Amino acid sequence: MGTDRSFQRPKGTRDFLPDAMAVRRHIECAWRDAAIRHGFEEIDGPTFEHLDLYTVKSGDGIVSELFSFQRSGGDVDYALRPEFTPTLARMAAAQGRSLATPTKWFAIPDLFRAERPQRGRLREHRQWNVDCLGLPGHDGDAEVIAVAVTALRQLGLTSSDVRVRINHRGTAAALLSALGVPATAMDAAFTLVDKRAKMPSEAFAKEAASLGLDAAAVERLDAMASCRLPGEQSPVKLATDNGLPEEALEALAGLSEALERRGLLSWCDWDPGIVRGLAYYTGTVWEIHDLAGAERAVAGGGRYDKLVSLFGGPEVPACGFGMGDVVLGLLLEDKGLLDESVTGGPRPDVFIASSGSDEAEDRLIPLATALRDSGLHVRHTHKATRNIGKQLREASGCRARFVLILGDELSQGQVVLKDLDGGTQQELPLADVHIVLRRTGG
RNA sequence: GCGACCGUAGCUCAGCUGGUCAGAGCACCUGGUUGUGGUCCAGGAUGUCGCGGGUUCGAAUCCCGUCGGUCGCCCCA
Repeated sequence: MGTDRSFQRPKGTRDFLPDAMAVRRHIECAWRDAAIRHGFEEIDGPTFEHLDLYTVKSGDGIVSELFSFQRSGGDVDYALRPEFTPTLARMAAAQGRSLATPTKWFAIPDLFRAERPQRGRLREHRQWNVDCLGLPGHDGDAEVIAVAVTALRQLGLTSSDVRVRINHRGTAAALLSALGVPATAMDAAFTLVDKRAKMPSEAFAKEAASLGLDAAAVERLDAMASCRLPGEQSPVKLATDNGLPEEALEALAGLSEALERRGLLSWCDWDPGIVRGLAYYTGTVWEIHDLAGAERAVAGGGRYDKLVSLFGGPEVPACGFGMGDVVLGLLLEDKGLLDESVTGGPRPDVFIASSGSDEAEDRLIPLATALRDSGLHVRHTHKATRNIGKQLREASGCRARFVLILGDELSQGQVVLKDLDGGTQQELPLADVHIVLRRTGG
């Protein structure tokens, strides 16, 4: 026997048994297809970076949320990547002036964070990152939103399952300023707006007042932070509804046109409550949530024109987003979009059953080999039984499309091909099996 | 870093005012059916009741600790 030790998987990590792995492949295929169809190219970087790469932007406070380490005997600090954006910025900066315009890249990295796991947030997860460098206008923003929506649609979600909630840092600042928020309190105001949904009104009012707003302005801020307009309506309405200057909404009006041309407005809402972390966003900010807002954000993105220069590269306009596999998986599960056709993985084209006669046994493996060489997914039992009923049961259990029975007919060069979905079967010459299976879409 | 709840068969769970308390369903295996599946019938195997300690004549049950899980808070890239 083995040792008496048992091993547990580290906290916040996952094992991917075949069902879970099939779901992961399903999601990643949708991601990759959507990005490639929009002209993005796949990249990746190292799984760990110098710790500095993360602290330079976010400060030392982030260190406690990172998995960091040193090489045994070394003195250089490393960290498992908690996000992909710094790696991307580093890679782009290293290209310097030879960076193509635009540069459209995507990646599907494994990311790590040292926090305690909770619903939708694990210590290790995969996140789809899509970035568009070099396009300053609304078309860049609209295009990356289009990529995200394309993937979600391919996974079976609709515009009544998920919403793209869009805001703009500039217009948000203008609206807050018009309400009387002083420039010095702008960051605090963003944070407050971001937290509005999770706060009781009194607490919100109290904090808003501490930003220097009078009672009337607090009420208008509350109204603004919690109002949301369907994408088909003009975002300018956000200003007129709140008694604020229309010019403040120019940026969103432009984005609205770019989204309209792509047929995306029905997926979107204008939402002044979307702020995102204060990190590096400079313009458009958006998140994708389930309609009820019951789960965490499925995706988050926006424009960050200073990013590449922050990491020592040229000043280049940039926008993009990240979408994690954990919340997305929960959402697909919630919506019943992960049935057996997904979790079961690829269906076998044919299951070969042998009656156990010497001739059938001699034919079995060479036939399986030949069919596999021709590109088919072929299975047969590994059990000792040659009971046809048991083999059919196993074939059905693994969702095979056809069963090929090697039996007494073999002496006349014939085999039986049974369609498991339809229940019909036919006898045909062994030599024709390849042709028939390929014709039926195997 | 803080808080709440939970750990019994492969899975979902019942049992929990301490005393037939080692249980059910599903899944699995065997047979009914030596060449026709997803149904049905009959039978079968399965556990350190998370781990360690304490209280007790006696602990799955009560207490403490610990590990793990879930969900919040903080944070959110």
